[in-house]
Amino acid sequence: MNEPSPTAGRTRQRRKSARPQELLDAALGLFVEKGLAGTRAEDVAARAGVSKGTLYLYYPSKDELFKAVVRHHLTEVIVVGEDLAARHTGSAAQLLHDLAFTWWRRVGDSQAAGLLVVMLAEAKHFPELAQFYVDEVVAPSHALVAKAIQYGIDRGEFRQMDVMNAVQALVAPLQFLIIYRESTSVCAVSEVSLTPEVFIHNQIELLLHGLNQRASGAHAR
Amino acid sequence: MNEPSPTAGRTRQRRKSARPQELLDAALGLFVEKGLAGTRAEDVAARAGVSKGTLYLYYPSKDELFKAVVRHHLTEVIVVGEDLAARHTGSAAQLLHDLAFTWWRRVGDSQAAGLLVVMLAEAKHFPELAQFYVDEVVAPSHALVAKAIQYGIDRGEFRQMDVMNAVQALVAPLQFLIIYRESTSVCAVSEVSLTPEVFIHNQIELLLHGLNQRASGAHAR
Amino acid sequence: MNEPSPTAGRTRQRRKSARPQELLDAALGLFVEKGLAGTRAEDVAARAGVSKGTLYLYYPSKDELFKAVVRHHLTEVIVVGEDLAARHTGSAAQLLHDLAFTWWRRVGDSQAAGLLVVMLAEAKHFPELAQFYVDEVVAPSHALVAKAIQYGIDRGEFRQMDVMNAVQALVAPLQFLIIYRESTSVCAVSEVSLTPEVFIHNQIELLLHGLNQRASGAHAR
Amino acid sequence: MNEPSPTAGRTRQRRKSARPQELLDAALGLFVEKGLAGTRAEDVAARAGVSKGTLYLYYPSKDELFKAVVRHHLTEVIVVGEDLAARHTGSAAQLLHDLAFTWWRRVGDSQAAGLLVVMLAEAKHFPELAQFYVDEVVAPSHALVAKAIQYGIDRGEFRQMDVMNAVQALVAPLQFLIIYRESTSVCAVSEVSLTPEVFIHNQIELLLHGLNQRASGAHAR
DNA sequence: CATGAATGAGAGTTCATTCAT
DNA sequence: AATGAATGAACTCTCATTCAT
Repeated sequence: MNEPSPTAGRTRQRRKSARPQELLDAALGLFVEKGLAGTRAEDVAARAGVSKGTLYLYYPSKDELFKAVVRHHLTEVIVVGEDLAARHTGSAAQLLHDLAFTWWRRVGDSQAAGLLVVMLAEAKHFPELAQFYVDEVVAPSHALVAKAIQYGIDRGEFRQMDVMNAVQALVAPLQFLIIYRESTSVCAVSEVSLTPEVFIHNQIELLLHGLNQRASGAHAR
Repeated sequence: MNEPSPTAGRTRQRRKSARPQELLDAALGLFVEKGLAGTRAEDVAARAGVSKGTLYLYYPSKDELFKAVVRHHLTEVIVVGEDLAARHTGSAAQLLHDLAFTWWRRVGDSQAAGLLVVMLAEAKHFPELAQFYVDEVVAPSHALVAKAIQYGIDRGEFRQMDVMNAVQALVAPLQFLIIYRESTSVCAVSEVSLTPEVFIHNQIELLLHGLNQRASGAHAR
Repeated sequence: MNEPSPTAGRTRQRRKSARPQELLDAALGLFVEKGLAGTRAEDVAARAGVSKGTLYLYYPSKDELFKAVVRHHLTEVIVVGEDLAARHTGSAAQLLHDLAFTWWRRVGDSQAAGLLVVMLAEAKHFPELAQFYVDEVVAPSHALVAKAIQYGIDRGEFRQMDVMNAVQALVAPLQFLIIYRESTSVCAVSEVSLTPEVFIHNQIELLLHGLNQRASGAHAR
Repeated sequence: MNEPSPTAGRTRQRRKSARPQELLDAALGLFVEKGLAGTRAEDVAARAGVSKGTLYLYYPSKDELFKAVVRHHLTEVIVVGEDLAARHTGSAAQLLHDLAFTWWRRVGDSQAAGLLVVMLAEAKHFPELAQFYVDEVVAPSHALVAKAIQYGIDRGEFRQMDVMNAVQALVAPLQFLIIYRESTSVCAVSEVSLTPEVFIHNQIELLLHGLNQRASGAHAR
């Protein structure tokens, strides 16, 4: 009676090895769109094209799913950075540039950037997750940048300075850039479209030239 | 029809006029600590020392309670700023300073600053609230700063510039400062204690002197 | 500073003796409009122009309030009928006519008629009230009509018949008429406006003439 | 995040296909017994032998559940009637008889009859539901009867008459019969057991013969 | 491995009733 | 007598998680 749909079998036995990745992608999208509390397990499963039960086959809870997303999208790029640093020879400035560029391409300029905002948002309500995030992401990435700066100091390229403060100063603008972009709705009125380039340019321009009339060749965009 | 509880009304009090303020205070604390979704109506009531039902006597829903908190803590200070601007005579620089200082004392340096992070966090899940926030807080405060800058331009104190971009550039660091402080846990490893003064100092220092050995007025990054 | 409003004192000390009546009127209106469960104690108080607490000063619960409404509007007219019957001399037909006419003017054609529908609708959910209604209204009124019929039989005016069945047969159409009028919304499509006269006329017409072409005194149903 | 109950899933069953019907049956019973507002979702679930959550798996709200009950028990029989009418050949009188008989067996003489009373009770508090009922039940059923009468007129079997009035006249007694039976408690003292047959007989007998002595072969049972 | 029906604790909201003033 | 602030039980609906198939 029922002819089996020609695509039925095919869909079902998709490579099982792809499942975790598909779930992670679906979860990333939803966590970024709706936040941690706002994402329903069923929606993740649906977006990944599997049933609710299957999700729990791979990740034992929503928390663990979120951790897996963080590991996949934020921790792994740190490992890449550590490799980069380990193999690096040459100027510390170049290393810092490479690290930032790599991070920007893989995280800052991707959907994963939204995870920063999610953590910002929900850290207080899920302290255990916040701790996990600090241990897995914040501490290692800060350590990595610190090492690069220390390397610059050690080789006489950079002046003496408080390393951790320098790390903050380097990292903070990138974070803020992302937060800003992810939350235009509540940070800026809609008419102003903020692109990263314009934003950075404005910040620097203003700090250098100030608002004053006498500012030499100034034009804040 | 509904049997009343036999233990009802033990510690009933009559403080109607104080109630709204008490509830607002309790709500601010909890919203900042636990977010919008994470705050239970009953907890707000309990912290204010009243029962769940009493909360609903004053605010018809959790959303309205939140709006009231925003109005009380964020909108009112804008009105103060508008008064300030209306009465101001003298330099635009002084006006901007006064506005920033007033805001910092009343919002930035108070518990209410946490509301910025809450909005950042939950804007996506409560679009109506996000719109309310933009209408009641973002747009008016930007307009206020814009007016101050325009005043500076008009009186020849400031150079010509795109006003809205300048607003962003002025407001952004304050926002970031707050976000940073409210979320140290997920932005920085705990050993580094970030004070506003140190943070601002570091930012400027680095932008002016850069990381380079020959701090020859260059700007790195 | 505050001049006392000239009407304030007057409003407050309205004759206290009028309170119960005002509450009863307000309650009747709301019970009929919104049903028993659908009427809120506060609304009754508000419509009567007093505070919630005052309502409970006069009636200890919503149930008792409803009972008072029933007593006032349905029981009292029965007492009037009993007086009528006690004083009646003459034909039983005339007595029945007087009873029906009195009832119709005082109940059937007034807002109180809605109470029948309320009882019909909610009797199951408030068994104690149903019992009260039977004891206070149904039984006495049926007894009254029964006595009138029995009187007719006894004096040879009416034929022998089962008295209680006759009571039903007399009472039912009146009830139905009321139900119909009170519930047009769910009994008839709106285009048909049903007036009691038209309704009765139609019923009889149809019963006498039937649907048949040859209206030969046949009685179709 | 939500700790699952440790005792969960003891007696879980898998009967998806049967569930809607079981829930509908349970809901019909409770709605008829306790009314719409008086029926708790949890009780419906319990009577169907499932948990609260399961009910919401099948019906998204109590309102929708009620609508489904109405559709299942009242609308479907109208469809049956429409089929009957479409296929009918022969006298209009026979068609009306068939329609009435079908309806009586499937609705009037079943638990579903109680829904009429429920609608009577709650139409005022749930206007949307009242509209739904009129659209889904009252209007179609009246249209169906109207068509049958018109058919009789067209084929010369019935005399000219106002069709909608005739519909009312036919439908009203059936409605009243049901209301009466469902609410014996508040319509009649309990000793009188009212059967439909007796009720109808009494009505007709009385209308035909009246109460008068001269009525020929009368016997109002 | 995969499914999805089932569970039940928990959250927001309403309202009859109480009682200090 | 009158007020109206306060109470808390009850009710609807959600969703993370389980487990029989």
